[in-house]
Amino acid sequence: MTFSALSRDNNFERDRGDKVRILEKSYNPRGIEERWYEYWVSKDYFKPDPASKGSVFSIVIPPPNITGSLHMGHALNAVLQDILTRWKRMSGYKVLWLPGTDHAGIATQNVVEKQLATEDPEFRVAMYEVQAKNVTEKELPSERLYRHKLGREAFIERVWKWKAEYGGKIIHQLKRLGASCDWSREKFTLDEGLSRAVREVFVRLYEEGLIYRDNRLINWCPRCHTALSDLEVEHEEIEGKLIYIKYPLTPPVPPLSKGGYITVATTRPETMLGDTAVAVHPDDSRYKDFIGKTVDLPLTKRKIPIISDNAVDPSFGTGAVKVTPAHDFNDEAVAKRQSPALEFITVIGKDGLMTEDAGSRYAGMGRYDCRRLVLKDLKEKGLIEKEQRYTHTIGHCYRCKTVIEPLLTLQWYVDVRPLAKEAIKVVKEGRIRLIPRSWENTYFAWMGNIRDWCISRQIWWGHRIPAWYCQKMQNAKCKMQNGVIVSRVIPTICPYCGSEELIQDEDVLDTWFSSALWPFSTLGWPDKTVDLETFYPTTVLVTGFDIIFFWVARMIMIGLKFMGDVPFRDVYIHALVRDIKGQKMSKSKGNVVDPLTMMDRYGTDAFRFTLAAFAAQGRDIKFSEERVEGYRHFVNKLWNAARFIIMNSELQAPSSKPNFSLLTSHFSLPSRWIISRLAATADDINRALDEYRFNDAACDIYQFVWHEFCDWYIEMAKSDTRNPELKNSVIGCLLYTLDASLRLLHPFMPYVTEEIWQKIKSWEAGVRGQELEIKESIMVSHYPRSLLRDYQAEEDMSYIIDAVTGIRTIRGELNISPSFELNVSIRTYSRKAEEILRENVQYLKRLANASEIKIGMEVDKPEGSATCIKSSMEIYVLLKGVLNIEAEIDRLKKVEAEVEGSISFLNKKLLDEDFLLRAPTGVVEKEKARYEELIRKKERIMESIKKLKEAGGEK
RNA sequence: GGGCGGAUAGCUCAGGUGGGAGAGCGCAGCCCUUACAAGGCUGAGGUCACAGGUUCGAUCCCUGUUCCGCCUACCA
Repeated sequence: MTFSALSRDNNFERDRGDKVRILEKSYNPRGIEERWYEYWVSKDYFKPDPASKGSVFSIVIPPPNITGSLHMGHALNAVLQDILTRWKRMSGYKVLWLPGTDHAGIATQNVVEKQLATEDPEFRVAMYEVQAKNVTEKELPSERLYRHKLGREAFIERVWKWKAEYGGKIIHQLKRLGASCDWSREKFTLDEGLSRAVREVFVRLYEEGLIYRDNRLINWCPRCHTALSDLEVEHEEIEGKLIYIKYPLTPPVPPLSKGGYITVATTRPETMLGDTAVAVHPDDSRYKDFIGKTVDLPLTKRKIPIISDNAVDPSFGTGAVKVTPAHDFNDEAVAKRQSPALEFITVIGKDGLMTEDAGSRYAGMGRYDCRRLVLKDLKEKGLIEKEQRYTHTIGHCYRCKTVIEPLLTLQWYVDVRPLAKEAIKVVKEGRIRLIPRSWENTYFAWMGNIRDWCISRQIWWGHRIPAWYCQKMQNAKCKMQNGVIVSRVIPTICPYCGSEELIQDEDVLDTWFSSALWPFSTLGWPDKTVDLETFYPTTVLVTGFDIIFFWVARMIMIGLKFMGDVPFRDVYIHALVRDIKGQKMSKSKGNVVDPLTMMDRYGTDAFRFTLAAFAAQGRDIKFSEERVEGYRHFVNKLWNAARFIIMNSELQAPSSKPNFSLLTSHFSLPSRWIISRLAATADDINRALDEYRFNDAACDIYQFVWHEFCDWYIEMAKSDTRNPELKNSVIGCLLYTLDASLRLLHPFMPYVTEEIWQKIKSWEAGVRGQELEIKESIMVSHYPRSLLRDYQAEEDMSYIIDAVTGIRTIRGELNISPSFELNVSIRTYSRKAEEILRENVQYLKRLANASEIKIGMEVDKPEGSATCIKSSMEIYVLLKGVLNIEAEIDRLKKVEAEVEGSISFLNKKLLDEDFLLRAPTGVVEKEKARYEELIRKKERIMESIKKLKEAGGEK
């Protein structure tokens, strides 16, 4: 790219003298961001060469769902990863940030089903009626119907089409954020390579007996029409009713009216139709005689036994529980403990409708309609004893929020306990670090009592389970033992009977199954690729805590099992982004802040910096737009600092070629100071990023750029640029510090830093008479690190800062206009201070707007002057005739009172023998020195007050 | 029921190993000083939730209490 491209945007212009100027007074990100991003990509900066030298730093992105649209969580996640990768890349590492997306089985299928539904005229009519006649949405035909109308193959094709059209949205949004991912390695969980990895893992786990199939209760979503794992169920507190139902004992025992019944309490009366027992505690004296008897289950013709089980809590309800093995996890366990085991009667089907087994009166009804009818029927028979308000938790589908129904079905499971054992070990041994560490407890707790993972889903979009069944099994012609062929490739004939009639399992795998392989499947596994060799294990995983169990835990288990090594060394767990009130952002609450809006409004850099500054460990982020605005000001400040430096540099004719070499220049004290402060800042930032303290790093650079570089150094440099002796070194130092600041800032604010950096490089080239063209890039320059401190300069500079702020304090507190030139006397406490101030008096004059400054250890307080006392000097501002003596005395008295307070505090401390005896000598010495200083300060103040009073008295 | 985290300036939050608490925004005063008014300078504002304990000394470590979040669990 050459200069002609640059001049098109409105921030830069080239004038006739071949010079580039920044014209705009404020930074306008429009146009700039896209342009640099394209440039970086075109230069392959995001793409590591596995063969190159350097230590490896690798991250795999938590793959966003293809249905996703960038939200705050993604933005935070991506920005933190980008800060790390850009920082490491600039620090000389071989960096891979591997991007990709997740096929998101249920979510994607739901989206496409909805789309299909709205395309169907019948559905539209129904929808219209819902809106026009205000009938409930439940009367809409199920969206699932439309997928079945289409058929499996056509539907899958349709989803791929949808993906091609909309699936790349979030990737574009990530690019907009500036994410420096290697797009040439982008992966999708349903890619052929990754699918092969999925089959390989499934087959191996099956062969080792860690994957098996079983018929038991699972969480079923009647809306999504699939099984869910325990994790995919969200528990929510609901205010419901606890209903007490009388179950009549089977005659000939006493009739109902004479107490011949047993009362059970339930929140789900409709499930009574599937009851196969009533359970009581074996030691419950109230029910001792009931055990072994039967009751006539109301509304049915069945007799069910009264049994005993230790799990029954005698203090809850009536102490007697109805047992519905096919619709309640507790009851399932009870049923299986009995011998013989209790019967399972499924009365609610896969659509949430009552089955034939519920009886002809109820069959085909919705479960909630049925609940109402059952209650009505029971009431009519006089079997409702009472109703009680009761809050309890109910499971909901995490995708569609429908109430979960426990259902007895045949599903595939992973026996995760053996894997979990290893996964616990690696964290205990520190081979994987969770950061912040407090998450380790949560991790251990969950891993410790982990339950088998249900991995089959009754949907179409996903990895088909690599299992086949011989058709002849069904007519018993095939003798295959467990009835299933699990294979890496599609089998053509049954190995047992030779039949070619094989059908594949209809189910697909849980989306999280393929996610669990992400750190190595994306690098080419099961092949032994160079990428896998180079980048596995990855260095760090950056993720939110909401998917620790879904994803992180499973990656650790599977990674260890198949790679024999951890998938990552560090797991940095960041917070959730909430709204300003601390509430979760959600569409229904209407409190969602859109990252794209933020970027449009304030620029990507300001937005990124805000996220980094907010990312304190262990605390949720309450996002505030005001903060973004604040950091936009910071971007602008940086922009203007650059503008000033370039404009000042241009004051010199290009032919004079300023000397930028730091080593050969004569240095002013402020120059030495700012370079030392830069070194300190670079150190702090590197250390903070090393420990994932993003907010500290952001804060450090902000503080340095604004308050040290701009407020002090640039202000002081203003006079130096006109001084022929200092001009070259000061301009060199300004440019050097700006350049280093840009590099320090680049991982946080990639765009504006590149824009300015390019501008400087072009300008420098122009000065040297070279063609103005785009230099390489700031993103492949070196990150500042291990620079030398100049402690002497920092100490010396403190005298100047003390003097200037002292004068300003007097000016400010006495409300003296900044334009009023002051006459100042400074009495220093040391020769050193005197010397430094004398040498640098021009800075004092400029920064404090003083025309005359008297400096020395022997300087006296002039009559009619205001006083400010610092630890190394006393400052007097002459205000003869102007000074309000009363006000000045008041001001000094206030200071004195403060000093007095500190003195008495320290006095008490220093009289305390225990303190003198037990505190470390260093601390005691420090306190003593402080005490003496305060005493001296107090004396000076009192002297000043005395003089003022004398002067006032003369009047 | 179990577990985790939070309570610091009017607001939002920082405060690696205990030694009289900081920032940003907001507020008040003075300023358009030729980079930036999206700016500069100055200032006000805090019994660090409450009660005990350890210590010479506690915002920080320990115990308890109160009020908020969150995660997790098969009491019908």
